Amino acid sequence: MRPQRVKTMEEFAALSGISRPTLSKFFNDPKSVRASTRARIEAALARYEYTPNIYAVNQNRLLTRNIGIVVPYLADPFFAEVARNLEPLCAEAGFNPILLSSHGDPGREIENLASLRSIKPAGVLLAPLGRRSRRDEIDAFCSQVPTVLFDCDITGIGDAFFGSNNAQSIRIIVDYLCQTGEPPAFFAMANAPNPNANKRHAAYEAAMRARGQTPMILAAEGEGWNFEEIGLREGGRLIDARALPTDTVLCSNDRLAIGVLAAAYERGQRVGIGPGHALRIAGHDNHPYARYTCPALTTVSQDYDAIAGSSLDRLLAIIESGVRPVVREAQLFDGTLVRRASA
Amino acid sequence: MRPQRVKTMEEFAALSGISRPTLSKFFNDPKSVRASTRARIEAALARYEYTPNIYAVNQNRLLTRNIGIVVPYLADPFFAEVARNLEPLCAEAGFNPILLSSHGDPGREIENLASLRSIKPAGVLLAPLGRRSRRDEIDAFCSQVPTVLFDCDITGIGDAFFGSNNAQSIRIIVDYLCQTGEPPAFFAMANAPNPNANKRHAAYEAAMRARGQTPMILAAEGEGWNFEEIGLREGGRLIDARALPTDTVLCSNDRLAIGVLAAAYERGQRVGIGPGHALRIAGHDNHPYARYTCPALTTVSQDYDAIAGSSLDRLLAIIESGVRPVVREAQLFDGTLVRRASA
DNA sequence: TCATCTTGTTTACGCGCGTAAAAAATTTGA
DNA sequence: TCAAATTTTTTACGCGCGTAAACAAGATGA
Repeated sequence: MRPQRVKTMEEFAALSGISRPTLSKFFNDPKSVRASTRARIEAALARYEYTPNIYAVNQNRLLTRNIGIVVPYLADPFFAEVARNLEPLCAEAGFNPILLSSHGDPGREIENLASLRSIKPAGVLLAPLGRRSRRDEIDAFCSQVPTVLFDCDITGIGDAFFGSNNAQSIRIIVDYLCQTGEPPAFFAMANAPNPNANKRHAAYEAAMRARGQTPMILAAEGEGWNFEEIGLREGGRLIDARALPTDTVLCSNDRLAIGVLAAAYERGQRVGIGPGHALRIAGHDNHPYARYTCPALTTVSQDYDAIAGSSLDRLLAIIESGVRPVVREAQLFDGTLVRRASA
Repeated sequence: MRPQRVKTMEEFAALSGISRPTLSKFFNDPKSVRASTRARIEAALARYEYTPNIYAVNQNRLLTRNIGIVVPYLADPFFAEVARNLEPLCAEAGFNPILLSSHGDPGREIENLASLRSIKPAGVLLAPLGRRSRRDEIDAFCSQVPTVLFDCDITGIGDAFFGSNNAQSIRIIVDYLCQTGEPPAFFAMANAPNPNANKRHAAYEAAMRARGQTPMILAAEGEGWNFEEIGLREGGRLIDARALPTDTVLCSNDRLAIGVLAAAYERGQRVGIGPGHALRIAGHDNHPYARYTCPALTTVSQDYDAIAGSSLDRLLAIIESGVRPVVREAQLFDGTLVRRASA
């Protein structure tokens, strides 16, 4: 037999023998009522099925228990993984996660923020599109609702930022590549939508110079978030033109590398380490599919548990305290080398 | 200068010179007021920034303008693509899409439905997990809110179902493979979480028999949604054991095929068509990454635009009409062969 | 032009819950 | 055991908007 459904708190108060204001306190924070009455309420809750009407609740509360999660591109399994980790953490903290994807479109990003604002979220975790993000509009949003940025920084915007330490992560893979073979050229989009690419570019040049090597940049034409396609086309173009200055290519991210791997394969270039191989290809991010490329992709793993977890912790702290931080915290997490067969 | 923010409809009524009930009508359906007054309201809307408080609105309306979209596994770019297509279509129809992923977990699926029910959605588009879905609980949900199933059918549940015609799609790729080389063996999980796998299994056997061939089944052990990993491990096992009865393997879906391709590559088996190749591997779905595997994956493309579009159309029709259909419509869409290098 | 029809206004109530204030009940501590 | 401290109950108002009813104003047509 299933418990009887109860619609209003008034009705539930009558059935449970607890006054409505006490019930209201309980549903806002169970620990705010005495243990004995809490037990009585929970007993009644077992007998009758009742959940407060969230619309009525949120109308009368200045801040809701909603947390917005905005990612730039959900078709990238990377961000799907982040969302998967973030959702249960939000729920444990008593908040309701709302996942939105900008699908690579700056207009969509602003729309997402607008629709979030209409539901008066307690806070927002935002992984911005990056270079094409409409800075002013995002800034206006952040001034209204507590927002923590992650993955991709927009200088000065948001209450905090958590991302990966591109300088460190690029350095370790450059070092690894240099120690095990020819120094790498750096393959990246000429106009990358994401500023991480620029940071990695700079990190690559610094890492090469630190080793006394001269940086070699391979700039890929193309727009948008179809990284695999860009890698395939531009990588193929470079191979065909014999424009590779070295046998080792470090790609700005794994999705580009997946495209370059495909281009090499289609041209009969054997990719990998050891004798008989024409090319080494490495990536960055440890994309969920990096293990399944042919050959498996050598890359740098971002510490996404730490990035997502810290972002949420920081946001929750801001929400709990009720005050926006005066200094904007920015924390970077180190990556770890993932050696596989491709380089 | 940015428009002045107005909080309540009352206030906006005073500022615009329009009565509040008329404004209420306008916001529920702009066409329900005379063109001249509509123009006056829109003019006022340009001067003052006002949007109705959605919590107050939804409290007083029996049905909201929310549409829930529940997918089984968002880390599969496939479903991310579906969501990307569905979201703007919902918005155009004046509804607010809410995307939830079950992340492969039946408990999560039920939780998603529960959290949807608490926001009183006008309707729900549900791609169920499949075999592990908790049928009774989903059924209970469907009896309360209009629900259209897509991708994966649960017999008798929901107001309608739209999916792909596995019988047809498997037949065309079996025919293609038979005509261009050895007949294919069918590689699928022994305990697939998704019933589409079983339908494809049956379709494979039928297609083979129709050609006078005896079906060859390769059953992969493994649980969960880590299809690539299962394909890699089990595909590798089969190759190592020389247990392939033919040089052609048709995988139940592209993600399995991606794993099998990696297994073949790591064992030095050349996959593809033409002389010098040891193996042909084909998939099913036309996964976003199928173009970038090595070699590029021959597969069957599902007509996902049609499936997603029809599902939404049907749901909107049910919502508009206000009546649940008496007969459960189930429509299947044909797939198209995508010839690439792998088979 | 006047009667008729459509649309907007005025007035008023209710939705389900947060929350404040005062009174009542219960627990706590010495 | 009794006064003080804590918790619960009672009572009451407000949130912002949907919506119904009666009425007033404007549009329509012969």
